[in-house]
Amino acid sequence: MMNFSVGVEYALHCLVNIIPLNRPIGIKDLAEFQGVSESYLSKIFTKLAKARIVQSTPGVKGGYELTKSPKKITFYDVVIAIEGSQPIFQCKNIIAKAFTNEALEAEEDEDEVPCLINRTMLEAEQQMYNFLKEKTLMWLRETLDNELSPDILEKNREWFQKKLVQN
Amino acid sequence: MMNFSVGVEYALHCLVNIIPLNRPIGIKDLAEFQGVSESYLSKIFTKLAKARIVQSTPGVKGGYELTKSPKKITFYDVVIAIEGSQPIFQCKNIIAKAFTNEALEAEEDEDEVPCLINRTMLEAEQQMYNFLKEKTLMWLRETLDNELSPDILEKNREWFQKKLVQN
DNA sequence: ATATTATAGATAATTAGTGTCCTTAATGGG
DNA sequence: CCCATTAAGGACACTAATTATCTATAATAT
Ligand code: SF4
Ligand code: SF4
Repeated sequence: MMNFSVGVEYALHCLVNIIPLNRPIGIKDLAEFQGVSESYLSKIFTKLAKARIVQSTPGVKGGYELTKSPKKITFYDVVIAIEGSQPIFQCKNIIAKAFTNEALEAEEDEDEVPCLINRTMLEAEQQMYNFLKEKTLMWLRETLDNELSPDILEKNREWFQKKLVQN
Repeated sequence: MMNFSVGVEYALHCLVNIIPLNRPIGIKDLAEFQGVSESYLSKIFTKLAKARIVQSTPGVKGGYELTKSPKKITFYDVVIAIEGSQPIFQCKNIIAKAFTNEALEAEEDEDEVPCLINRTMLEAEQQMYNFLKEKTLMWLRETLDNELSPDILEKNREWFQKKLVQN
């Protein structure tokens, strides 16, 4: 059915809320916030850390914080961090049979430029990614700040402040 | 991992080869051509038929043929026919918790415009689809005719002619 | 009538996605 | 130094989606 994994959604939810905080925040709080499981969200954040989107500090008062300005983190970065970078179209290389119905092994060996069908799909994918590369976390944060009701934003802010103070 | 199903690949392989034929061709031949299973390919073609990309005639000398000019069939049409039209990002609606950490049930009821994260993902998806809408089967066929070696093209043509004659 | 071919449904096998649990390692505070 | 806390990683379980097979049925040309 071809869709992004829930991890992408979890990650974006968390990241956009991490922005205003200036201290590390732990998985426990982030999980509680969204009502999802700690253990699973933890896996997600390990991926984000490996992609250097967040930085982790273990131990008391530890947690996660952004490694760089949210202006420099794009939706694309997050998607790739979570989903990996395998292209959405993977040629099963039926071509040897499909377009020659025979050999062509010679050409198969050299891993040359992929066939037209493959290339077209990958280009299409790039269109999507180019768009996602333009959308930064900062943009998301700012646009939400404009779109959401002050009420909700305030409640939200309070919730995180309370959590940070508790630690 | 977010990728197109193999069905899309099977379908494109078949369709681009159906173009030059002016008679119905059966699943058996198309499956043999690609070296994939008849039963599975048959499911794929049922989907293509439902999407009115191909037309089927059962019985002796039956098979599939295009319903319309390959100029009017796009990669997008094929992808949607096979994969269905569910968007690639499906909000799990954690927002009630995520951005309000409370109620907001009122707003949940009205199925209004989706939130910014969701919208952004869907726009990105559209970028990909817009690209695929521009690529027609005819374009694929013609570009392949230019790119592939005359040798391969000829072998290819012969294979299908032989099959058609056998019926 | 018969052989051929598509359609549909049931079901199996395989793989990917989601989620839990437990152990280890790092860290700060007492 | 010891302890509570937190992230990281591995092993595993569960679920859902994908890919594939098989069988029965209906339509069709000869
Ligand atoms: S995608 Fe291209 S190379 Fe790959 S099997 Fe299909 S036609 Fe061949
Ligand atoms: S995608 Fe948007 S509406 Fe859906 S849960 Fe995430 S933030 Fe909420």
